[in-house]
Amino acid sequence: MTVVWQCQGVKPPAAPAGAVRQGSLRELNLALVLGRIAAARRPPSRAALAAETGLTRATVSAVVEDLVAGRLVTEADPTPRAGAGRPARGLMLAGDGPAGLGLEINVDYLAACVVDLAGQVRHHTVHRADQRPVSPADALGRLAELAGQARADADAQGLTLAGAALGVPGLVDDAGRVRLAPNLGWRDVPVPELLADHPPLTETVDGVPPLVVDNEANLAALGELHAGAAPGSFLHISGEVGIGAGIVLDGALFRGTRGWSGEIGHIPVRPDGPPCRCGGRGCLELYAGQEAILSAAGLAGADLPADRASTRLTQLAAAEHPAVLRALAEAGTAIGVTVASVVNLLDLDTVVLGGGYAPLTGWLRPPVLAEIERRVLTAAWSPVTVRPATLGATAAAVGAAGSVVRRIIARPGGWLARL
Amino acid sequence: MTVVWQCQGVKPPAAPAGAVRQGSLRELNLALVLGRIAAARRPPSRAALAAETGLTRATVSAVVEDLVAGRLVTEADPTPRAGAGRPARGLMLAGDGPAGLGLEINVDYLAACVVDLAGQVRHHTVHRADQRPVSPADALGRLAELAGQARADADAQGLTLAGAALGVPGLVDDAGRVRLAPNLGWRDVPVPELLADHPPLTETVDGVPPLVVDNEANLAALGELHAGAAPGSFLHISGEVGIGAGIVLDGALFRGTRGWSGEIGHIPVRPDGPPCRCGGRGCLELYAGQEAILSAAGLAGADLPADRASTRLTQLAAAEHPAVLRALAEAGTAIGVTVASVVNLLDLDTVVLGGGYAPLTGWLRPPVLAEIERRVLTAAWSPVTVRPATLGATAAAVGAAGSVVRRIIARPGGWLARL
DNA sequence: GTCATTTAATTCAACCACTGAACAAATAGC
DNA sequence: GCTATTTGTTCAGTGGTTGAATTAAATGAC
Repeated sequence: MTVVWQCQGVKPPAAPAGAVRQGSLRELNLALVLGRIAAARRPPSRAALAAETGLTRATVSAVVEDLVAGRLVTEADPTPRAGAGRPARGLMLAGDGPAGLGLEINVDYLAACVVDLAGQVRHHTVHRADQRPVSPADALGRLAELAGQARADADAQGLTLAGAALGVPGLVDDAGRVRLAPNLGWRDVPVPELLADHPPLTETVDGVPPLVVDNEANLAALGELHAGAAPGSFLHISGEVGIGAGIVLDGALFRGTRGWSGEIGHIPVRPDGPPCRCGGRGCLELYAGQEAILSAAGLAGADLPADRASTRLTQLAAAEHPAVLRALAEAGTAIGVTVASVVNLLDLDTVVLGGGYAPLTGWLRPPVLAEIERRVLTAAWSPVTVRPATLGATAAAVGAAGSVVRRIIARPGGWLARL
Repeated sequence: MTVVWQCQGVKPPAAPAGAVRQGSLRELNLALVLGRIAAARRPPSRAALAAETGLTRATVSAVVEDLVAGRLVTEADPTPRAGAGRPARGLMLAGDGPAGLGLEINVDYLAACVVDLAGQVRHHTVHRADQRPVSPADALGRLAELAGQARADADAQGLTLAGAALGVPGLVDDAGRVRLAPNLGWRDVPVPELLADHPPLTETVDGVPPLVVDNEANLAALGELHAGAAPGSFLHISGEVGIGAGIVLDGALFRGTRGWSGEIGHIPVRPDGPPCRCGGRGCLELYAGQEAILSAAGLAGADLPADRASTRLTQLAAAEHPAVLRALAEAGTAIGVTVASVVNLLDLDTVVLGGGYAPLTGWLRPPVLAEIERRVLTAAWSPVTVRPATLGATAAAVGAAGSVVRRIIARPGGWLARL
C-alpha cells in the first residue's frame, strides 16, 4: 500500500476525543516546552524554561533530551550570556530538522517555498504567469514542477519535508476540492486527484508529506501571525484581485463551520449599490477591489499585468496623482465601513493590510481609521491599529509552509513518534 | 482579611500557563468524564464512558469516585436500561451540589435566578420596573435584595452557591465596571464597589462566591448554548431596546480582545443613513431596534412599557396589521443585511433570534433568509438556519447562572480541591 | 592561585495516575 | 441451575513527574 499523496482540506479530520492517556502527559509537555522555545526572543536555558512553565528542572531536562534527539531543538553554540555561576546552554529550534513546503496558486503567479522549523525561508520560487487562461490541470502540473525543485533544494540543504500546504484564492472544501475560485475561473476542481499523478510531489524522501489545501487569505494571515509582530487577535485583509480576509483569534486562525470564513469582499457596503457578480449588491469588492480602484483612478483600460497594478498605484499615489488619491480615499472609506462592522462584531484591536494593500497603507489608513472612529462604539477606549503586512506578496506561500512547521511545534509528539 | 466580594470583569485573570504537572492528568480526566456525563442525553454507565473517552474502565471508575465524593455526580437510581449482563449504573449530574447565581439588570426589569449543576432552574425572580430613572446604586441595592432571597432559597434547597454572574446591557471592563450602558443611561459605574456594601450578597455560606460581570447579550448566548439544541457555533441576536449579539464559536463564547464583541447594533447598514446617537450613521439599531420598529409600525407615541412592546407587536402581526407587517419586513431586511455580513465573515451556519425578536421570528425569518441567500457567497452549499431562542426573556439571567455551573463542569478540579 | 559563592544541569528514590488483566457481581436466556 | 454476557473493582506494573541531593562550570574575593 502506497498512498503516495494523502491530501486533506481545510478542516482537520476530527479532533481526537481529548482523552488524556498516560503518555499524553509527555506529549503535552513536549508541546509546552517546544512552544516556549519557539516563542522566546533569545535561546532560553533549561532552568529558565522550568521557571516559566512551572515544571521541574528535571522534567524540563528530560523533555529537552527528547526534543534534541528528535532534531527539533539544538543547543546554541555560543553561550548566550554570563553573570555569575555556571553558564546556561541556550536552546533554539533546529534549523536542520523538519521543514514545511508551501505552495500557492494565484491569479497571476505560482509560488513555492520551503520554511524551516525556525521560520527561515530556505527556498523560494515564483513563476509569474497569468493562470486564468491555463487549465487547472496544467496549472497544477506547473506547480508540481516548482514543488519538485523546492523538494530537491530542501534535500540538498539536509532538510526533511514534513508536509505541504497549498493556498488557492477560493473556497476549499473538506476534501481539498476547490469549490469556487471566482477570480481564477475555477469551479469544482479536484486538486488532490489532479496532483496525484505528478511524480515530483509523490516521490517522497521518507514517509508521505500530507498536503493541506487552504484558502490563500487564511494562509497569508497565518504567515503574518508567525512573522512575529502580530498580537493574539487580528484581521488580515488580502487585497488581491478579490478581497479576502484571515481572522486570527487568540493566536489561532478561525476558519468557521466549513472553513469558509473571511469572505470580506462580499460584505455589503451599500445594500442597494450596484450588482456584484456574486449575486449581491454593493459588495466591498465593488468599491475597494483592484479593478474598482483602477477604474476609479481612470486606469481601467490600462491593461496592467495584475501584479503590477499595486506597484503602479503606489507610484502614482506617491506622485500625488489626484485621481489616484481620490480613488484610494474612496476605497479606504469602503474598507473602513467594513472594518468598522468587523470591529464592532469581534472587538479586534489590530487590522493588517496585506497583499496589494500593504504598499498602499499610507493612503488607505487615514480613511479606514476615520470610519472606525466614527462607527465603532468602543473606539474611544479601545484604539484600533491599522498597519501594513510585514510579509509582502509572498505571505500566502510563506504562511503555507509556516503552517506545516507550526503544526509540528504545536504537536511534536507525532513527529517524534515517526522516528 | 475578609475580602467579602471578589469581583472580576469579563476576561478571566489570565489563563494559567498551561504547565502539565503530574496532578493535571487527573484534573483533565475529571473534566473529560464530567463533560461527557453533562453532554449525554441519558445517564451513561462507567463502561460507556470508558468506551467513548478511550480511558480504561479502571480509570473511569476512579475518576467517577472522585466526582461522586465531590457531590458533582450521582448514580441514577432507576437502572437506565437492561439487555443481557450486569445492569449498568447510570451517572448523572448531581442536583444537590454546587449551583450558580445569575443576576440581570436590564432597562425594564431586574432578575435573579439559581441554576443547579444539571441545568435546572431552581429559583427565579423578576422585579419589573423601569431602571432608567433609578440611580445605579439604588438599582444594584434592589438587585442585592433579590440576590439575598435567591441565596436563602438555594440554601433551603440544600444547594451550595459556587459563584455568581451579573449581566448588564452594556460594555463591561476587566474590573467589572460598566463603561457604558446607553439604553440604561449608565456610564462608568463601579459595580463591584457599589455591591460591596450589601450584606445579602457578602454573607456567604462557605467561601466567597466571586462575581463576574458580563454583557447581557453574551450571557444570553451562553444560556442558549447550554439550553441544548444549539450547535457548536452560532450567532445569538438579542433584540431588546438595543441590539446586542453573543458569538459562540466551537462551543465557547468569543469575547474579543477587551470583552466588547457583539456590538451588532452599531454595524452600519446604510453608511450614509440617518445619524445614530453612537456617532455613526445608518446603524442597524436605527432600522431594527425596538423603537425603530414601533415607529415604523405607527406605534411610536403609544408609550408602551418596554417589556410589552414585543408582545404587542406579536399580537398585531398575528392579526396581520399591515403597518406592523411592513415594519417587521423592513427590520428583517436590515437584520438580514447585517447577518449576511457576519456569515460572510465567520461562516456560521446558525443564527438564533433572541430577546424581543424570539416571538417575532415567524415574520423576521423570511426577509433575513432572503438577504442571506442573496448576499452570502457560500449560501448555495452552506444553508444557514435561522431559529428563535428557546429561552425566553430569561435567557441572560439563566445564562449567567449557567455560566457559573458550566465553569465547574469545565474545570472541576477547583471545586473538588475546595473540599 | 585558591576557595567560597552562585547558577545550571543531572541523577535517583519516591510517588501519582493510568494500564491491562484477572476477578467479582449481577442479570438474561436456556 | 448453568452459561453467556456485560458491568464494575482490585491489583501488580509502568511511565512520567517530583523534590532533594549531587555534579558541573563559571565569577569574584582574598
